[in-house]
Amino acid sequence: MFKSLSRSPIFKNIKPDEIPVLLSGVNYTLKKFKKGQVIALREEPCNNLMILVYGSVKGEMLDFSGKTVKIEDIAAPKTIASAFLFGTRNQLPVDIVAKEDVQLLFIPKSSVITLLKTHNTFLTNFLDVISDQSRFLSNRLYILSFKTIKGKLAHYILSRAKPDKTTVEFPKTQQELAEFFGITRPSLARVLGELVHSNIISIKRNRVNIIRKDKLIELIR
Amino acid sequence: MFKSLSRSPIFKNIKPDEIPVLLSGVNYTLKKFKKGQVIALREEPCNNLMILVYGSVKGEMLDFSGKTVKIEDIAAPKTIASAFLFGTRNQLPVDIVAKEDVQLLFIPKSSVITLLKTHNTFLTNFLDVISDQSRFLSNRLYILSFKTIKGKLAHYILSRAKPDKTTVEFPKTQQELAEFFGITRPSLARVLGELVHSNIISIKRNRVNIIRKDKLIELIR
DNA sequence: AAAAATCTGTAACATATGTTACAATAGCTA
DNA sequence: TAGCTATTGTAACATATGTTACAGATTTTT
Repeated sequence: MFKSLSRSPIFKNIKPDEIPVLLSGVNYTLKKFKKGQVIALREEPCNNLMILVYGSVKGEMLDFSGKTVKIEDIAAPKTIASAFLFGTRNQLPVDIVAKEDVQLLFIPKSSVITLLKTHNTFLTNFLDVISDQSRFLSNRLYILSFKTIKGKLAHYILSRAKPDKTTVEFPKTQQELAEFFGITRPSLARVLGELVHSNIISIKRNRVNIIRKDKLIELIR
Repeated sequence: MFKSLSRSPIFKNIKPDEIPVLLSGVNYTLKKFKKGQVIALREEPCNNLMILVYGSVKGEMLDFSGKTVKIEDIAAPKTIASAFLFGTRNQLPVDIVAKEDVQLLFIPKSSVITLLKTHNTFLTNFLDVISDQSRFLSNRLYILSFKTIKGKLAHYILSRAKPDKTTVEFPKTQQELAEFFGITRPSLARVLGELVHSNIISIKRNRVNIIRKDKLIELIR
């Protein structure tokens, strides 16, 4: 278990055998949940740092109409809701549901504060984790801020292209990419087709070759 | 100056005369910028916590095509880019430009770490600030995840309505609201008009009255 | 009180995207 | 290799939103 945890960003640069030492000073509990079980509810005050030991969970929002919207998937050994332990309203924005059987390490907020104060590396790791989360959200917002699909795509392709390479690989299927952009799959495929026909890019399966970088740049906004 | 700073979330619960004591142990610099001046550049490593003493700044992204996109406005006495001091790539995602004459307090990252370790209240304040930032971004992302304008609006109105009140006030002009939703102003006005004509809400200037809450709920998604 | 500026409501028209459906292709498994 | 499944390409049609323009309302300034 500690070996798995040591791969977690929150225990970065902390050796597996140091972790029990670190944890010995604080209260913590280990809990298991079966696939499908609700781990925490939206709006519930968030009083524990939750670290996935194994398994994966999803964050869902239940909106006013009772439908669920998937916000994010998180897999071991990452941390859940680290950004919601603190803040003026320390509530979860989502329901947390187990996607498979999971084990979680719960550390109460007060103990987290103790750890932050006593353990240097833990402090910077924790800050790094929340900051990375913020960066992730910023990026997603930026992508969504492009009004047209062409704009989103052009930005996405350009931002993935290494400085002097002209090929880019899509790391996901069109379906997933479309979800990432907040659009439908056929719409994405259509726009890709248009870019190919205008000779701006060429595509082979999930490999994109940039033919007219200048045109791509023009498309943004 | 310390009086102004004490109103900043990052110095919450710290008395104005305690602030100089707190700062005396660390390096810090005060800098002034004229309206329009660039304070920090995107991609630049972010090595200082920046706190606005007076004035306001905007965060802008310069995209590949050279156009700017406004991401956020920040006014004194708030903190700039607190979430980008840390993280695996501690770079600013935006350019920071002065919207008016401003004065900024710069505290280098190493000093911030010292403060976090030595000053309890500062630690929790800092965590609160970055956590609130995350919450703000999550919320914005959630709003944008609704595909239709009706959906965004319905969610927005419902989420602003106090539990047993039926009126909601828009805190911004239609123009600003439209920007917040990532749509155009006339489109927003049209949808508002449609909701009024279907007798779901009534509007007087910036006051919205909810007539059929059930219908509004149906509109989400 | 008049003038100016800003904000809001609305319309006609153009366009991008969603919807649905199906065929072609690639990748996997028996 | 054959057959199955997931992925991709494409089309016709419906619809939501953007664009542009203008007039009426409201607020602010003079």
